[in-house]
Amino acid sequence: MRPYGEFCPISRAAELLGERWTTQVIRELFCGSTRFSELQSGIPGVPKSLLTKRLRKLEDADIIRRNFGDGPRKVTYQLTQQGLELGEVILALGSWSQRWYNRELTDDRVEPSLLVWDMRRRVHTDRLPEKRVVTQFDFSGAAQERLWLILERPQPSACDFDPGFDVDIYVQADALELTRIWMGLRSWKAAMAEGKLVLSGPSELTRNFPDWFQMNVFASVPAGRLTAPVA
Amino acid sequence: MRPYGEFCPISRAAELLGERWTTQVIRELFCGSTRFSELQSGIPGVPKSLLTKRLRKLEDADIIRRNFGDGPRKVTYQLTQQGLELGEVILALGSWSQRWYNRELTDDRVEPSLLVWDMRRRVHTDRLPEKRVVTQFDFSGAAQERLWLILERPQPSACDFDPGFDVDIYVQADALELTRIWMGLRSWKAAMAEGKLVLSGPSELTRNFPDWFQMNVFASVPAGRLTAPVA
DNA sequence: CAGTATCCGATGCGATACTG
DNA sequence: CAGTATCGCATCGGATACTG
Repeated sequence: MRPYGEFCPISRAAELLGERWTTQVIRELFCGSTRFSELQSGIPGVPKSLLTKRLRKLEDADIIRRNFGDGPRKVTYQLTQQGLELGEVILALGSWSQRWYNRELTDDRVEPSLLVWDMRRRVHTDRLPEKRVVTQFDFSGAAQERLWLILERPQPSACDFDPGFDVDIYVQADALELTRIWMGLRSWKAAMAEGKLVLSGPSELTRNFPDWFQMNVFASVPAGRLTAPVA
Repeated sequence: MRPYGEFCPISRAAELLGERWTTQVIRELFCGSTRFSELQSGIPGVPKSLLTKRLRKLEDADIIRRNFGDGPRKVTYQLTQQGLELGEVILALGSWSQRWYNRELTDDRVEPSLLVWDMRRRVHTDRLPEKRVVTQFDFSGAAQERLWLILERPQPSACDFDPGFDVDIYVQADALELTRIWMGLRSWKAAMAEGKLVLSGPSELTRNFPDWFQMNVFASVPAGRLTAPVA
């Protein structure tokens, strides 16, 4: 990106964050991803050549640190102190967006794989039953897809291929609708009452399913109200 | 910009702010500019076709409001409630940048016209002498330029051509050095002691000159310290 | 898995000219 | 002053192929 040539620190930061995918990289690291492959899962559509480029640039700026673990394929990334502080600002931007800007979700912003990936990292593992629960999502609507979530301790996992286990819970849902629930724009109850979300399986599992998750990090942000510009 | 296709509000906001000049437009409005021409002055280098385009987009998003005053050339822009809240986030981004990212100023980010423009709006008008003070800046260093600042009430003004008034104060300075002072990275005293900044004119004026300004909005942000990544 | 290297195309940008 | 319209070019991005 061509520099703005301004001394203003906002412009300088804009040169960094204005490059495609950069904010998402920081978001993903802030939300707990550490591996290259995790970043790819959390940022659907990013070409790996660009992901590499962004990671190098953030590293040069001391916003992230690359750790070379012992052995190959042990590289991990983490935010530095200043990276964490930048993450806070980006989170504030997300809260603003959730509050004012991104109230309406539409089909073209629904991404089932990202949804399940985000659900995976927001599982209350301590609330899960002892025995592993295999969940299969059958998404309807514009974004059709079949995905699986293996709910087990210590670490749940998501996959986009049949893991081979017997399925305990089937989630049939309009992808848009489940995304709305996930983002706090709708309740599980309402969606189920309207038949846009159907949970099948043993009732002692399906009954508790919604409580196993804490919603998306922005789900609790209240809506803003339309107001006249301040005088 | 091609949408990211993500439901995450951060990505949505990034689509908006990732477009060139958008953050600067919001910054300028947040700092008090209201007219198209003021925006142009405060955002050196922005083509007006793009400035128009960004303003329309921000208007569509209800982030700014365009007011059609009575008569032509009376259009003004102002941030809406949500625009102001976005401005706060962008200011936080600037503070992060000032604290961690933008510590080193270099010649290629010095812009004398922007410097004087920013000084203009940070004048303590109540501290000015009764009589108008005309200041002429003779910038040396990489960014050579001659500019004027008319210090008067109620509203000081800046210009890039000789206003024709008798000059009261001459400021001869390395543009980079004065920018550093302005951003809180250096003191008036030190610069003058090193001869990188020379004020000429009646001593009762030059003596008080530095006190007529409050520095740039980020000048008071303390530097961050280099630290190891948090464990 | 975690990258690197290369290349082509789209498009965002900036320059210029025009207007009420 | 405050825009609108047009247009060519550079560059960024994304796809693909290759690697240890």
